[in-house]
Parts: sequence; structure tokens; C-alpha cells
Amino acid sequence: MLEARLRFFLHKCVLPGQAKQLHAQLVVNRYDHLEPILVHQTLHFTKEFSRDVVSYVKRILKAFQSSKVSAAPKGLDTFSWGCLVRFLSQHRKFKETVALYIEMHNSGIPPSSHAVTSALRACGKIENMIDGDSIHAQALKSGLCGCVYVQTGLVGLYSRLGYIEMAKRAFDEIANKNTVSWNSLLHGYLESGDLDEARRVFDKIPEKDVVSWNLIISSYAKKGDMSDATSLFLTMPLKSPASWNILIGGYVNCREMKLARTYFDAMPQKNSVTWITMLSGYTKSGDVQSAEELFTQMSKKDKLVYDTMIACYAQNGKPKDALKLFSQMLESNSGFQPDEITLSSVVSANSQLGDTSFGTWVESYITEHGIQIDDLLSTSLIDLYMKGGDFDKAFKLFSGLDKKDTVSYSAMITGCGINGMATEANRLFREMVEKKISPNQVTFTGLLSAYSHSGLVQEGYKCFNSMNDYDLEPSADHYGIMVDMLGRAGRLEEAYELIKSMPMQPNAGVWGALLLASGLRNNAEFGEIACSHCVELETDSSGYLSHLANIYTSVGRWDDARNVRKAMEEKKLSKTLGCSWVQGSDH
DNA sequence: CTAGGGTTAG
Repeated sequence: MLEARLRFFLHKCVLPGQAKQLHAQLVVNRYDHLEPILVHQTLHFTKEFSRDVVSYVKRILKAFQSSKVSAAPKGLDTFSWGCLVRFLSQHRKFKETVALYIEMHNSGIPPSSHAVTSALRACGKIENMIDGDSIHAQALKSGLCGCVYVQTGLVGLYSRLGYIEMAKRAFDEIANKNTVSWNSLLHGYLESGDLDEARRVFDKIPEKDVVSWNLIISSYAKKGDMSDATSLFLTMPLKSPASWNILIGGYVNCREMKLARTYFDAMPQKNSVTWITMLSGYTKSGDVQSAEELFTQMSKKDKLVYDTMIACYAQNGKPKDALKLFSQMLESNSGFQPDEITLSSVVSANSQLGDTSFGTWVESYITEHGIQIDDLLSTSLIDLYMKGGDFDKAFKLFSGLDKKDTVSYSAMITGCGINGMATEANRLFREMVEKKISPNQVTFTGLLSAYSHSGLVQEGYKCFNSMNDYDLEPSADHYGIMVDMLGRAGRLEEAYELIKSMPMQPNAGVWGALLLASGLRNNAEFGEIACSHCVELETDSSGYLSHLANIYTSVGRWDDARNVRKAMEEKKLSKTLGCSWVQGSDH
């Protein structure tokens, strides 16, 4: 009785909000025991993505799987299976899609075109050629390969995986090609990087739709060819929000924020993606202020907008602001649930602040809310734990990574560097090289600082010189660490020579390292040289000058020390005067 | 079939 009523409602229920209500009703009524046919109807009418529904489906599937063959979904026919498979694929659960398709096949259910196209799409997304091929074979056997949708799905699969000849063959076999078939082939040429052939295909499409245009424009935009992208954009007859977003994203990638902003302002119906594209552009170019302005201007912020803004703060050295916004996100009753993406930025912010106790909070938050730790979140946690000296946890996380990459190795090596664990840093470095994971500038910063902190000058030199072997030019920062290392070892002359040999302008950090070392060794000669450069490079010179004064004092040059301090006082005075004068003119 | 969010140094 109840089921019949529910079923009736489900049929009527096209509005997502209602679907949610009904879903709640299903939960209350122990949905695990409802007949499967009800399941696919729920899915069929639940138009909007919702975590609840996904977990709901997962539970249903688990029930199916754990109940062995005998209880294999009675009444779940080809159509129902197809709906389930399609549902998962539509919600980007691609691994699950393929798994479910295989489950269906193993249950002896003949595939529907729905199931096949969804499974093919999923295989393409997760680059699973093996299952993709067998699905192709099954489609052939079931006589589904005469269906345009299935054939187009094959073109899509082979295109995505870079088998452009096979894609072309599948395309040629389609009797009644539709625009989606053409677009899939176009996608294939774009994926394989053959822009010329892609352009020829594009020109041949009889009825180009907005996706055809968007595909070709996005390929020009990705290449950085914004003049072609823009002229095509201006030519296209009907623009979708995606078209605008592609163009804006293209300008953002070229760091042309002015132009990006022009199109952003001109865009009629901006959506959340548009705003996020702009925010991330400002984030990458370090323009936190503009990002902030846009963020406050935005009326209906979704969770991804918060994620973007938090990341913006975290990436631009404003960890406190990142945390403030994060707590706002938690406090506002918007129902935004932080996930692994939000947390990776938040952990990074805490790490920058040196608040290592935060790790425990995150841990309990993760277990409480069932968030799955992925490699990126692990990496930020590794950084946090290494900085806090919690090596056990860091190493455990590190060994548990799905795929160790340059960033995670660098985080480990940097952590070793901070804690003076040069041997371990070196071991990790050799390990990553053996695994053909290429080190970058950050890796060497960490490694060099490990040698520097342990006073291993010989090793440091070897490491510094080996950077060329990895096609890396030492940056001013790397020179700075070397100067620091040599200086601490008392080799001031050598450090000075190294600075003079630098191919780029030494920055204040480099000279500062020499100044610091001069202080440790009470060497006024190099202290003077270093300090004069520092004063030249930085607006606030008081710290450098007082350091020099200390050096003078320690070597007994009282007059010089006094002169420096006097100069400092005068500078301070003129600054205050200047300030009060500016303030005075305001009124 | 097209558009958006994350991790390592300074």
C-alpha cells in the first residue's frame, strides 16, 4: 500500500525538492527492503545531485552485492539496471559505473543501450580501455552497435583514450551521424593534439551546435591562442554560459586578467563557474584584493566559491584570513559541508601558522563526517605533521599515498630539512629519482636546507651542482641557502664569491644570509658589504642596520656602531615626520 | 560532447 503510494508520488515528482522529501520518506520506511523497481524510479526522478541519493544508491547496491546470487535483485530488469548504471555515470561515479555494469553482465542481464553508453562514457573518463573494449564486444554481440548512441559512445571512448584511428573507424560506420557523433570525433582530434585536423572536422560539421563551437574554442584557448579563440567566439551564433567561461578561462590562463575582466563584465548571465574562474585567476596572479572584492560582490555563493576564496588566501600567504573564512563557512547555516578539498587548503593555512595541533582536529573531523582522505589532503597533512615533528604520522600518511608525486616527496624532504634530518632527506630524494619522479625547485629548496641545517657543506655543494642534471636553474633562493650554509661554516669569503657569481640579481635574502653569517663570525668587513646591499633592496632597513651595529660593537668599533644607530634614529624620525605630514594633508 | 575548487618553499 505504502509502496504503491510512493510509486505514484515518484511518478508525479519532477521537482528536485520534492524528490528529496520523498527520499526522506523512503529512508524513514526502511528503504533497504523496498523492491528494486522503486529504486530506479527514485533515481529517475531525482534530477539534482545530492550526496544523500548517492549514498542511498550505494547502500542499495551493497545490499544487492552482499546478498549473493540467490537474492540478486529480483525484478531488476534490463531497464532498471540501465537506469542505475546511467545514474552513477551522470553523477560522475565512474569507477562505480563500470563496476555496476560488470555486475549486471555477470548477473546474466542483457545490456541496454542506456547501460552501454553510460558504461562507455565512464570507461573513457577513468581511462579504462580494457573494460571499454569488452563492453564494445558485448554491444556487438547484443546487436546494439547499430544504435547511433552506442556507436557515438564508442567514438567518444576511443577519442578520449587517444585511439584516434579507431575513433575515426567507429565514426565512419555510423549511418546517421548526428551532431554529437561529429563532436565526439572532433573531441578525439583535439585530445590527440591534432588541431589542424580538428579544425577541418569542425568546418565539415553540417549542423554545428554550441558544443561544437565550445570544443574548438576551448582548444584554441588551452593553447593560449586567444586571438583565434576570441574571433571564433565572436562569430558563433548562439553563446552558452560555457562559451563565455571558456573564453574568460583562456584569458585567465594567459594571466590576462584585464581582458578576462572585460569579458566577465560583459557577460550577460554569469554563473558560479564564471565567478570561480575569475577568483582563481586573481588567486594565481596574487591579486587577493580583486578576488576579495568579487567575492563580496557575489550574491549567491555556493560551496565551491568558498573553497576558491579559502584557497586564494591560503595560497597567497594569508592563512589567518583563510581560517576566518573557513569558520564563517562553518557558522553560516548554509549547510556547506567542508570536504577533502576545503580541508586541504585549511590544513595548509594552519601549517603556515605553525599550528600543528590542528592535525588532531582535522583527524576527528574527518572520521566524524566520513570524509575520505585523498592524496592532496594527505600531502598537506604530511606537511603539517612534519613541521610539528610528528614523524610517525607523516611517514604513515606518506606510505599510504595512492600515488607519490613531486609535491608529496617535496613536502617530506622539506620537513626533513626543517628538522635537520639530512640523511632521511637524501634517502627520500634518491628514492624519488629512482622512481622517475622529477624533483623541482621546491624539492631542492628542502634538500639544500637539510644539508645546510646539518652543516653538510660537501653534500650541499654536490646537490646544488646537480640541479642542472634535472634541467633546473638554481634560483636566488637556492643561492640564499648556499650562502647561509657556507656562512654558518665560517666560509664567508667563499659565500661572497658565490654571490658574485650569481647569474641573477641577488635578493635581500641572499645578502641577509651573508649578514647573518657575518654576525655569527663577528666579521665587520662582510657585514658592511652585506648590509649595504640589504639597505638598498628593502624599504625597512632598521633590522639590517641594528645587526651591523651589533657586529661593530662585538669587534670593538664603538664609533661605527654609534654612527649606525644614529643614522637609524634619523631615518626613523624622518619617516614619522613624513607620515604625520601625509596624514596632516588629508584633513 | 563544452565551463569551475585543493597539496610542497619563500
